[in-house]
Amino acid sequence: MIEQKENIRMSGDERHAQLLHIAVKLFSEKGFSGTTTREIAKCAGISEAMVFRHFANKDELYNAILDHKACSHGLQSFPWEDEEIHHLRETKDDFAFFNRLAASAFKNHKKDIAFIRLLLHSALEGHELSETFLEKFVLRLYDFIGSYIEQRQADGAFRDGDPRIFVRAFLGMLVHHSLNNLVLDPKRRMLDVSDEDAAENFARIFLNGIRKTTVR
Amino acid sequence: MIEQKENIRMSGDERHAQLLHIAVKLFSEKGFSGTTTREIAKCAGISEAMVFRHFANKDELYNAILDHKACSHGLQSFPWEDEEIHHLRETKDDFAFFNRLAASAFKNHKKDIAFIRLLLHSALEGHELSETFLEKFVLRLYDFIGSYIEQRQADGAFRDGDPRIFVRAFLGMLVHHSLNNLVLDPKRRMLDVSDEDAAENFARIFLNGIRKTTVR
DNA sequence: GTCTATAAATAGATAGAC
DNA sequence: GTCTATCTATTTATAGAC
Repeated sequence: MIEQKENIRMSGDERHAQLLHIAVKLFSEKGFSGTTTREIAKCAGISEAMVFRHFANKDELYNAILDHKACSHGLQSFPWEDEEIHHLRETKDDFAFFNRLAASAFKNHKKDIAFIRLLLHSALEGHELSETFLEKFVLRLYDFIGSYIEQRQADGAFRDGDPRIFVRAFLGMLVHHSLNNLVLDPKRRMLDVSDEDAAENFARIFLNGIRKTTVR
Repeated sequence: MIEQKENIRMSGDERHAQLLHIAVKLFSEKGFSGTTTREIAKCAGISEAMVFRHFANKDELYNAILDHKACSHGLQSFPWEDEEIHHLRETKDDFAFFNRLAASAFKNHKKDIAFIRLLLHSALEGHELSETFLEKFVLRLYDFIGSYIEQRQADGAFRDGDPRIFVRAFLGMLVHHSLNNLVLDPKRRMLDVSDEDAAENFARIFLNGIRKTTVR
């Protein structure tokens, strides 16, 4: 449960933000139809009527979340805005580049489990959040990593092949690992390994997998 | 929508099976709480009362699905029961082994999208299906592939490292690819590639990634 | 901004006739 | 095996007082 504050009179904006926050949490945990407005109200420590004062109906509340989430973060930080990653890309330090990509992905995923769950729910329920996310984030990620791979292929460092398939292979390792740890197998029954080890291993496997010269 | 048969009097068993089938479809599309018994009844072309004649309540219907799904298929076919895969494993044909694993995974995933969606819903909603699946299928898969990798490490063919992390890397590529194609990005906006190409590429990347000698 | 009370709609579940 | 009718509980949503 979240806050559950009682008898605290908030300003309209505060209450609005609080409700959004609570709704994100609850929707991400139990999905849209699995969450009741009653619960949201109780969690905020106010009556249901107040919830409907802030949001005309449940759908509007959901849409407010989408706007908020899709714009304000995304998955928080974009790799292409990370200075170190940018630098590693420039200097063509292949291993450090992919290792850092993996490590920062894991860190961000862990920071925003609620968002990841929301995304999954959204994808399953066919809401727009997941599509917006693909467009605003994943598509660019493919470009960002894909163009680096292309570059290194031109350098003669990586072997030939569709860069986007390579990207999918790499992202697959990352996303699947986070999804396992955070959603599917939080008890770590399949595999319990530190994010650092995972990042290092994945970077090495991937790099050896697409590089012309093998490095150990 | 499914069948929507009308005025057809079925035997008890037929009706029972039909309801299960419809419920799987609807639950997998909209989740448990997102599906109403009314809808199920309408879809089957009978009254709600009939649904409750077959299943005491909604939960029981859900459990019946779990039993049915978790036991009778799983994800249908187990790789360790596939003759060809078994043979490739014996003969240590590394590339063919992993390639075939990938290809057969994609084929099975595609055949059972409903089950995959059900699994995701189940994981998000915290039902037991996903846990059962992990135990009955994924855990064994880790063992199956992991032990092969161990073997090949002992042979001196694969480099050192935790076999289970290697497995995660490989399964990551496969699962992520299917999840993208079947659930997250069915329109193939990120990447549109044939399963054959994907399987081949993933097997090659992975194998070069963990092998001592590079092969192209 | 907040409440209580309540309406309206929908969901799950049952009774009893055929 | 099937229906109609109905009941109850829950959920969404509104009214009106403070």
